[in-house]
Amino acid sequence: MNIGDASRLSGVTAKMIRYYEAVGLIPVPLRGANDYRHYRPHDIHWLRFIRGARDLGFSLEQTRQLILLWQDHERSSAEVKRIAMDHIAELNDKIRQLEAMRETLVELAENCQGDHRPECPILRDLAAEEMTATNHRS
Amino acid sequence: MNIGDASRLSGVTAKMIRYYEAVGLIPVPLRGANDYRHYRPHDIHWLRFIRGARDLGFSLEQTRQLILLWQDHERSSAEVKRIAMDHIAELNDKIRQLEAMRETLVELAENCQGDHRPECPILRDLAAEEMTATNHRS
DNA sequence: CTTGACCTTGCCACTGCAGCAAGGTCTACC
DNA sequence: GGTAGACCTTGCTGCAGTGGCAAGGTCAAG
Repeated sequence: MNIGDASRLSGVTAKMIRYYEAVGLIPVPLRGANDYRHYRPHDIHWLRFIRGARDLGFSLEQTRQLILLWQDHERSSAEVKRIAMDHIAELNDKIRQLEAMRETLVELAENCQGDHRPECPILRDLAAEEMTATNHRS
Repeated sequence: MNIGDASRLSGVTAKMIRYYEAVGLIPVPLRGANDYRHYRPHDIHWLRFIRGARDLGFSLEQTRQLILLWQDHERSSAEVKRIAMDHIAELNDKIRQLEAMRETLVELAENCQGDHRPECPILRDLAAEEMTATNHRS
């Protein structure tokens, strides 16, 4: 199985497969006489695992930890859960930030006529001295 | 007023002020004999506007558009509102994606004992053949 | 023998910054 | 006059996670 087949079967682009290899997220694959990377079903499984973790929004670093635990049959589920709970907290933070932005923006947009005239509370608010409540820089 | 003062007054780091200048988001400031950038109250206003837009999650490109409209006294509020509505839609998309991840993850975590034993539905799910429902790659 | 579909490596671009280096300058104090 | 330290200058590197492009090697079919 070459990289193209592995890509199709795993749903990870060839580019990303090479990248994951370069950053040590997947084991270095065997090479054929033509120097092509050679993958086996086991590797597809590995790639799908990564894809699943990425789809859940885990960073590459978190994914790396999850792989280590996945491979370690002596692991404790508590460790896995901790990573997951940390990530849930991150997701909650981000969601709250985005929601705060949305709320502010929706309010401003509701008061904007959206017609041919220049008057607009959105620009007025941005040009105001005080800061907004969002503060996602903190 | 030097860049440090402008930074303190606007809440934008000196680094970022130079960056915004480099990418053409703010006008090139005058320079003193010592080659230091020189800012006036008007520039502080400009920087605060940018900060406000960024705090609401607008991209630099969107911010650039907003600045153009802000400066244009012939603008129509409809144009401003369109940018804002587009951004609200982007925020909603992102929020939905993050929420979907969170829901999946919460479910998995709830079924994980989180003890010393290795059995864990999180890893089991990631290792499963099928894909998750999140699909934030689409 | 050519076409074209695949593979290889490597480097650049993007967003939105942060950090670090190596220098110039200004202010204040001794 | 000298020196300390706070400021300014430019420019380079890095980060995540890709996408894109270039310039080449390879393989199978026609």
